[in-house]
Amino acid sequence: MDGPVTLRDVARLAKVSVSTASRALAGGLTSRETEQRIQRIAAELGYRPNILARGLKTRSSRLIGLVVHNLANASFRVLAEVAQARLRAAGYQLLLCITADDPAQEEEALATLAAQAAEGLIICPTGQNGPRLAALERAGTPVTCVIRRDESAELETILAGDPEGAYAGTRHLLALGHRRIGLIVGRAETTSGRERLSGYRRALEEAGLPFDAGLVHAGRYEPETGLAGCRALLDGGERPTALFVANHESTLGVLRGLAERGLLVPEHLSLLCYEDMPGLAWQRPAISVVDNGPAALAELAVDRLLLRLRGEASASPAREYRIGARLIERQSCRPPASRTPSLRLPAEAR
Amino acid sequence: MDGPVTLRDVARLAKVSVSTASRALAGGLTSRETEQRIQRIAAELGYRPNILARGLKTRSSRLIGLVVHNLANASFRVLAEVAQARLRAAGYQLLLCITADDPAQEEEALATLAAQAAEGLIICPTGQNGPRLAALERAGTPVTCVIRRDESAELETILAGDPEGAYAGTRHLLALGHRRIGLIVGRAETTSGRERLSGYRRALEEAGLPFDAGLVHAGRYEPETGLAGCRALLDGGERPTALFVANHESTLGVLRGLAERGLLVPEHLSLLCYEDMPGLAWQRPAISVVDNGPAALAELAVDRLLLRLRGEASASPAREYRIGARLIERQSCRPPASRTPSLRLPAEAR
DNA sequence: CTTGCGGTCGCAATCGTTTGCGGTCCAGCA
DNA sequence: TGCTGGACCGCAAACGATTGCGACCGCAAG
Repeated sequence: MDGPVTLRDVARLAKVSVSTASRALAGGLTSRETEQRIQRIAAELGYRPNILARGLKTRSSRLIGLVVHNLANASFRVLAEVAQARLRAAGYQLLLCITADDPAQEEEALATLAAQAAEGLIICPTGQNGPRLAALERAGTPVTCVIRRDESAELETILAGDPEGAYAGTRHLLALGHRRIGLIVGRAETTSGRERLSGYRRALEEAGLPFDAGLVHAGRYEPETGLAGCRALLDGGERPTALFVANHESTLGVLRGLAERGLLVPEHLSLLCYEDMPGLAWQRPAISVVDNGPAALAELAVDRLLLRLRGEASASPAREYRIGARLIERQSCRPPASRTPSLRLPAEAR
Repeated sequence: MDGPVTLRDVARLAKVSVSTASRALAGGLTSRETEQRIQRIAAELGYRPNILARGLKTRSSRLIGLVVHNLANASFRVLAEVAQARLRAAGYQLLLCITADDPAQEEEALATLAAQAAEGLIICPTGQNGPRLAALERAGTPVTCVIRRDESAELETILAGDPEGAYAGTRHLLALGHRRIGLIVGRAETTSGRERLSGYRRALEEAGLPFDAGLVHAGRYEPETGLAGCRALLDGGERPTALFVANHESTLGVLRGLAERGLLVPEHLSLLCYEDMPGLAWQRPAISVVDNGPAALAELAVDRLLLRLRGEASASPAREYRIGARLIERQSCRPPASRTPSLRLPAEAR
């Protein structure tokens, strides 16, 4: 009983060679009876193959890297939870790397993941290490990007349905009669920031409303942005009747900003947020959101990765997928209090 | 340029044997000049040692398992983030396992971690797999438990300062003049649930106040518990003047419960929570909390684990550590509105 | 000149597993 | 009985690194 039991031990006890034992455990390569006998013995001994030795030989580590910016963001958190569960069920383990959206940290993470012989990668890229990711992909390590696109490389990518989501959200507010809709959004460097802004603009255009840059406040994904956005958007001249907050980090700041100004939701101002998280449903009033579906996104990312790991994916490279967003109406939006007549919207376009 | 560059490639280019190359890279085992020359060549080639091969020989995988119940809880989330950063800096990678507080999933996670030859473990145990953890420890894999104690095994454990934290929190409310303090707390099966309750009781006893079981509502770590707690504690006869909510999941439910009843914090009711999280500071009013210091807890867990991995830890087995909790006063607590005179508290005891 | 010694380096074994290749054995058929 | 073929199984070589041991070299001391 010294250390873990190896294949040699199993073979010795079964009075066969190591290779036979190996084949018996693999299955189908020996006679029925020896196969069953050896499997029984292995089970009795509690044999567990040494993954390092196997990996050395077969160049497989059963390790998948997950590279995200943080775990505070609900989308990343859900991604990690779902990916972990699904991959474990498929016999893989998850190596967690956190980059803080910093290209240098991302590069280091990629290097160590390569050294660890990770077999696949799910990553929300910073956008600065595209070549490196492409190299991994060429070297046979499937890489699936999520949430953000890396413009500098052609990689399979799974994005949220941000243009449609922001469009649907804006449209919802328009349909309620709002005409001045403030937007607090992520910066244009990010895929989501750009796309959510574009969805907002498209909905406005369709409704025949002019785009007013003074109604848009862009900033980082943090509560302070929401607070600053409140100041910029609410303390000016003509105040918007609705606020569309396009990420949940900023939402916290907005809630405080509104409270500080004594503004009630939805009586004085309608509030719609992007990205659902537990806190929002529990607010009073419960905040309506555009749910970007992080769980579905994670599921698809894992599905695609597993398919490619098994070599079953179609040869078509670098497809891009979208996860549909959907509006969850709760209690934070209602028609504006003012005399503005309800807007007649044109039929939905695509 | 086929596949990754191995030690052989380096050695060949440097015109030395593989063993010399290995020693040169390890450092201090060859002459100064060859050492530098080979290290230069290795760098130029972009050599990265194959961790699997190294691990096979040295029985080290540079992998640390992190086993937690989920990532939604702020303490677990911070634990994961901090552990990831610290361990990566120390040359380790983090294998993430999520158990949902389910002993069966925990057991499976432990089995796969053992197979992956994880070198160490940071785990928040369910309490049902103590023997297995002890076996790992005996087999030379250091195990550090966090947040919860596993009663069925003697393991190094790092706990939050829950008895003191709950004591300090309750005392704070008492000092403000509250006498009827409602407590919403985790169930007694959990270390933290038990200990926070005990801290609360001790503070009450010291103040000479009777313990009233009708003021305590215990439940799972989820928002619904807070909502139910509101119903149980606020809709009864004599209403408490302060609420101490001993976990942040329940806090969400409490906030809604208070809003539904039209109760203002802190005007009608003081509110104190346990475990800080971003949302609480951004509430209006900002919620006072007892911060259980998850970052410090994670730091210590990593420190202890690294020490033991390097074999530098003292031989004394199964020490238990506590992370001091501290009160963060924000704006959700004030003296009760009623005529209750301020309470003269006895000097703080331990 | 020989011997001893410290400093370098190469040989080869080793970690545990997989796998190509060849050998053995037996059944079946002529 | 002899031959063929297929089913099983064992030998040994990998995978890429680490490491004990011994060979070799040069230099100083005897």
